[in-house]
Formats: sequence, C-alpha cells, structure tokens
Amino acid sequence: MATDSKLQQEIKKRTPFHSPEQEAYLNLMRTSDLLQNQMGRFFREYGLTASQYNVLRILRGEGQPLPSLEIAERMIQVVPAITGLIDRLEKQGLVERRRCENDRRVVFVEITPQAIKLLAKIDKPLEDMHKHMLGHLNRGELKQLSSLLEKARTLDGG
Amino acid sequence: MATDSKLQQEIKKRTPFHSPEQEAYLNLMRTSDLLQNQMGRFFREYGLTASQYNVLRILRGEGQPLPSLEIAERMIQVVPAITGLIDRLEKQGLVERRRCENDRRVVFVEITPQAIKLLAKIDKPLEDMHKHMLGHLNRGELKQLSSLLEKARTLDGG
DNA sequence: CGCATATACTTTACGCGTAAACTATCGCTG
DNA sequence: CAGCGATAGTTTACGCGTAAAGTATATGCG
Repeated sequence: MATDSKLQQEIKKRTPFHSPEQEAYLNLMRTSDLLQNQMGRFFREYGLTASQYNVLRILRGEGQPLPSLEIAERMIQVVPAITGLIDRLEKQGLVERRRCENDRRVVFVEITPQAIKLLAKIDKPLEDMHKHMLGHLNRGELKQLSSLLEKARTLDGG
Repeated sequence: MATDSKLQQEIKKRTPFHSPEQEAYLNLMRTSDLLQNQMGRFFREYGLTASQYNVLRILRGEGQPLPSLEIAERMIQVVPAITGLIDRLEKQGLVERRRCENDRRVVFVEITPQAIKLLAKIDKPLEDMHKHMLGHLNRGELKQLSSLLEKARTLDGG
C-alpha cells in the first residue's frame, strides 16, 4: 500500500496490516459493529433489541408457532441464548410458549397479535433505515458486497 | 432475483429480501458473526477473548502506556466496557494500571512482559487464522471487499 | 479562593453471546 | 416395561456490549 488505508487511520493503527485478509477481516468487524449499533438504537425506540426483533420477524414470516430450537437455528446463533430471549419477549406479551401435546419436550413459540401490530409499525421505518445505512452504495456495489460476503462464508461454516 | 439467494436459504427465509440494502446488511451481520465466533475460539486457546487481545495489541503497538480512554477510542467500542476489560487483564497479570502523577484522574495502562510474550506466541497462528478464514478470496476480491466496507461506513460514523 | 463545569474513569443494571452441565421426555432395544 | 442414548430445552457461569448515574480530580471564572 502506498498510503495508509482508511481503516488504519480510523483505529490509529501505526503499522500497516499484515495481509489483505487481516485488513478485510478488521473492516468487516468494524463495519458490522457500526451498523449493529445503529440498528440497536433504532430498535430501542420500539422497546426491542435486534435479536428480539429477529425472533418476531421469523415467527411472523412462518405464520405459525415454531419450536424454540427451530427459531434458534434460523437466527445466526446458538441454543441457550434463545431461552432468555423468549423469556423476555414473553414477559412483554409479544410471544407465548406452548408445550407440544405429542412431544412434551418441544416448546412451541407463538407470536401475539400485539407483536404483529408492533412489527407492522416497524416495517417501513426499518426499510428506510436500511436505505439510510447503505443507500449510498449503488445497486451493483450492494450486489457485489453481498456476493463477496457470501463467498467469504463458503469455507467456514456457511 | 431469479433464484433464492444463498443467504436466504441459509436462514430459511421464505420471502425475498426487500432491497439489496437489506440483503447486504444481513449478509454483513451473518458473515461477521461467523468470523467472530471462529476468532473467539481461536483466542480462547490462549486464555484470551478477542477484545482482550485487542487491548494488548494496541498497547504493544503503541510501545508505551496509554490512558484507558485512549484505548477505548481505538477499539471499535464505547467507554464503560473498558474498565472491566482492564480489570480482567490486570487479574491475569497482562497489564498494570498506573495513576498519572500530573493528572490523577488519568489511569495509564501498561502491558507486562508476560503479555508481550503471549502476543509473540499468537502472532503467527493469528496470521494463519486470517488466511484460513479469508484466504479463499483472491487479492483483488479482498481489496474490493475492504473497499466496499469502507464505503459502507462513510456515511454513518466512519 | 470558591464554586461550577468538564474530564477520566468506575459502577450499576440489563441484554445477549458462549460453553458446559442439568432436566425432562422420547424412542429404541432387550 | 426397564434402561439407554438421543433430543428439546433450561440453567449457570462468565465475558462483553449499551446506557445512565456516580466519584474523583482538574480547570476556568467571578
């Protein structure tokens, strides 16, 4: 590199990156962190966290109750966190737990009408939020970014 | 889109994405999450977390003690978390706190020789790790990814 | 000098991520 | 039907992120 990269200046890193891999990795971390923070603030206005919103979005999209683990699988994450997540949503009256009759190990989670109404209120502002965050990239750039990110995942778990 | 995107399949999303912005955003979240998990497991082998490693890396790079807030500024994050982080590093004997004489509000954080040795042990494997995670993208792709991510940040806080 | 404001950090309260251990239920096998 | 392993979910312990409030020290201003 002839000049310091933008990221290098941002984090006041003195030495250049060891490799383009490292630079891409750190760029990824920093960018996702910034966007996540923005999304966090956005959802807070509705009394939700990003994770909670995700659960509700999945349930609405499915159109019927889902087992806890099924939800966990679809969220980028791991099992035990889902319990607390559902706990808090239940406390807010946004979902209900229901034991499965046939297999009493399974807990179905059902979205409530109240949550449906909340999601409806969020839909449009959320779309606007996405545009606000990434709308300065044109369609081709967005496609390319998505494509590179998908490729980045192909080895390790995607 | 003619066919479902890769991400859409991964998360069993039924409806297509509302916009390329949304798709890029979700791709970003998912990718960073996967890579973060891998890095977390990597650092755990050395008794560190990614955040702890970051603090140490900054201190080593600086070559001299730094005020807590200066460290916080350089980590992608916010203030109060730094206290606990330093606490835990101090407990492990990897850093030392030292009150500034001139301005007794300031706490300088100094890296210990033990931590320097630990970092030295990590350097090479970490480089390998970056290659492992992203080495299947060629140099041009990595540059482009970095560049798109930097552009993504230009509006909102970068 | 004395007090208000700012600064550097810490503390507290809370949400969520990870891993590991535990509980309850199911299904299979003898 | 007794027992064993698998499966669904919860609990616990810990680290770290956020926000908001609190403490200690410094600084500027009348």
